Amino acid sequence: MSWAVMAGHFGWGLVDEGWRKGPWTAEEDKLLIEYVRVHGEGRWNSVARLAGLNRNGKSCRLRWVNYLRPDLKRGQITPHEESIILELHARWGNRWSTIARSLPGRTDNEIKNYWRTRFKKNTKLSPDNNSDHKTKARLLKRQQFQQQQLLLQQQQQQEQEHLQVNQFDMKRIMSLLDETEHKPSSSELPYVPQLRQETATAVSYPNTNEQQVGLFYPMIDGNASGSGSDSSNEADVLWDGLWNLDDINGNLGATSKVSLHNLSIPYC
DNA sequence: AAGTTAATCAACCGCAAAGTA
DNA sequence: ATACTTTGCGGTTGATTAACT
Repeated sequence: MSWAVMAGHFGWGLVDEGWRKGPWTAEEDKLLIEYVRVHGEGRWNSVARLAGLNRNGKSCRLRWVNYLRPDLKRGQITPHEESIILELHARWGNRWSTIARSLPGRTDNEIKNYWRTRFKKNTKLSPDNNSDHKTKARLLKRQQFQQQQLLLQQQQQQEQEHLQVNQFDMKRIMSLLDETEHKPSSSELPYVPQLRQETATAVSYPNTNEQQVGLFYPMIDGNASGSGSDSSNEADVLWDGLWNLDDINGNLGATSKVSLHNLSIPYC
């Protein structure tokens, strides 16, 4: 049974204001690929007219960007990619497109989905009123306490190094602030490998195998921040960085925001 | 084997920024 | 300068698949 027929059977391919919706058929994909081959990317709203597709521009663009683009990397996120995602998320927050720019062949949607599933997986460890869960929660709490002690120890050992790095970060933050002041638009800063190396070598950047990375998840506040409250602009990110510096030098874990940004401590 | 739950992913929506007439 | 259109982004939803009971 073809996709088109199935779509008919199950009510997919809903038509809203004249546009088709729902899963794409192979035929539609073909038309879109052909359109891009001939006309190039962009002008998505003319796709319907020029390609004979009954899809709106947004839908076409999304399909192309997230699925049909020839340079897309298929398959699982590698551990290396994961470490980059973690590091950049700690640095940028939910700026998926910015993060995606540093991972060739990966889409913002893919990274977002990846993060959210991992994120969710780890926050689900929180206890509820089930007794079995309570036992697990106690165990978890003890483990977390031990981990915290371990982290604290490591932090103390690395405090000197952190201070050096913080000085470096402060300089960088100030220069970025200068930059953003003079050049307000297009301030996206793609991932810069040498920067990571600098910070990594300075603070003995941790191995990013899944277990160790997982250690940090439970500290994250439950909700993925909404568009209104997240660090959605350059200055916010930078000031969050400053929050971090305060936190390292002063009290630990005072607020959820601080807890969240403890995440970035090993990385910057 | 059947039912339930969790994980994953494609696609949609609303909003805001950028571009254009 | 302004209104309108297009594009891009992040959040969310719903369908499908896998794992578990």
